[in-house]
Amino acid sequence: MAARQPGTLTPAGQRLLDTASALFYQHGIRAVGVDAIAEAAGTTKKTLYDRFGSKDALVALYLGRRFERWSAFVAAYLDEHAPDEGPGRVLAVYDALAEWQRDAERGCAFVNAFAEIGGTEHPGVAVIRAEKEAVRALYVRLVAEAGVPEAAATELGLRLALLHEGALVTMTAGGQPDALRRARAAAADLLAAALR
Amino acid sequence: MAARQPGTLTPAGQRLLDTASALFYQHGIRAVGVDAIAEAAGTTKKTLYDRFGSKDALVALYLGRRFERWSAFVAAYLDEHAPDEGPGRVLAVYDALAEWQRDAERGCAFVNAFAEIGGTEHPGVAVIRAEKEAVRALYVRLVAEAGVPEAAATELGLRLALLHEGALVTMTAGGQPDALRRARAAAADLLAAALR
DNA sequence: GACAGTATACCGACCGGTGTGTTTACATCG
DNA sequence: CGATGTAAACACACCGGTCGGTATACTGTC
Repeated sequence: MAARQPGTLTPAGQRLLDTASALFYQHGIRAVGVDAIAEAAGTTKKTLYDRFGSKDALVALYLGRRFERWSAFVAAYLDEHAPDEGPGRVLAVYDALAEWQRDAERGCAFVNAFAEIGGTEHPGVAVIRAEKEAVRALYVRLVAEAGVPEAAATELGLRLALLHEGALVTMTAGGQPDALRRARAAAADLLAAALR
Repeated sequence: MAARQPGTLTPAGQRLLDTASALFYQHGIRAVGVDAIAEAAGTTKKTLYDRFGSKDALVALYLGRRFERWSAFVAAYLDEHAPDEGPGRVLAVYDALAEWQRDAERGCAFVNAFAEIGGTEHPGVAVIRAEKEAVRALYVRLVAEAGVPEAAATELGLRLALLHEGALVTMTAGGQPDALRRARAAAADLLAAALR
């Protein structure tokens, strides 16, 4: 067979990762066992352990892939839908998030995963921390690029990230579908005040 | 013995609820089994099931009690530490939250629980929804009492609740200890703008 | 081209343990 | 006698992970 690239997955491995990702997101990490993953993916636990080594490693991969897909999604969204500059570009992150959340009724996968694995040595914790840092960095960078002086851009960017996180939690645990719209409006006001 | 008031717990029942509450908060619902709860409480599963009926019911009780304790804590804090009126009274909720979080390194128990039981028929889901609604109502009421016109008070109150939720998540999953300070500062700015 | 050895991908059965919840018999106390 | 509680075993299901094995493809040698 063709030599497999390092880091790529076999067909069964790919199905396992895809299936595990959907199940972990929908039901939670502990609620989904490896038996169920293997069966839903049409393969066996032996294959799962051959490919991934452990459930914890599979979870970390799930989180890592979701982080990559979210990052790519936001970058593409900003390229395709956002103004090239100004506060509209910052606010477009909320629009991207609203779009992303259309298929994500369980809210933030990282917050959910952290609820289960936070405070442990699970390898997924580092992925969650990295994703949260990336969200904050994104807002800080876009706020600075929108013209807010550097000193204020950090604080304002971090505030907008708080609204981002708060909106996700309020949408899901709080059952408020308009939380993202509200966060976006609050961000618009904070940005307008900073750019006066 | 004296007739027990409806809703009060026997000594073993109280120890079970206290122990279960600490373990659920620290480790998560699914990570803690009823065997472990009974053993840590110095009693047996027979007694646990006699008193509570099921693990799900115990979880719902844990969440309900935590909701009550948080509500009482905030009310007492506002009585003892907050100005009688004005924006300082609203901002004091963030101070109360900071105080509450000193013993709560796992962040919001309700958000964590929702990550595990959201999307299911678990009785705890209704408790979580009620707690989130209560937080939003608290901010809306205090913002109106601080002098913000009613029409704007709802929107602003809900925004401050977003900052509250975002700060909790950013503190825990995001590993940012100063998130609450930042949320409070953002809330102060939003309040100041609304009261101009 | 045939063959043996090796590598790769995958499988069903099995392991020891833990999960929620139930049952039985018994003890103690007011 | 009812309430509260205990100890131990049980039922059934599921948990994360391991084991020895099979099928197929590839590689080197003759």
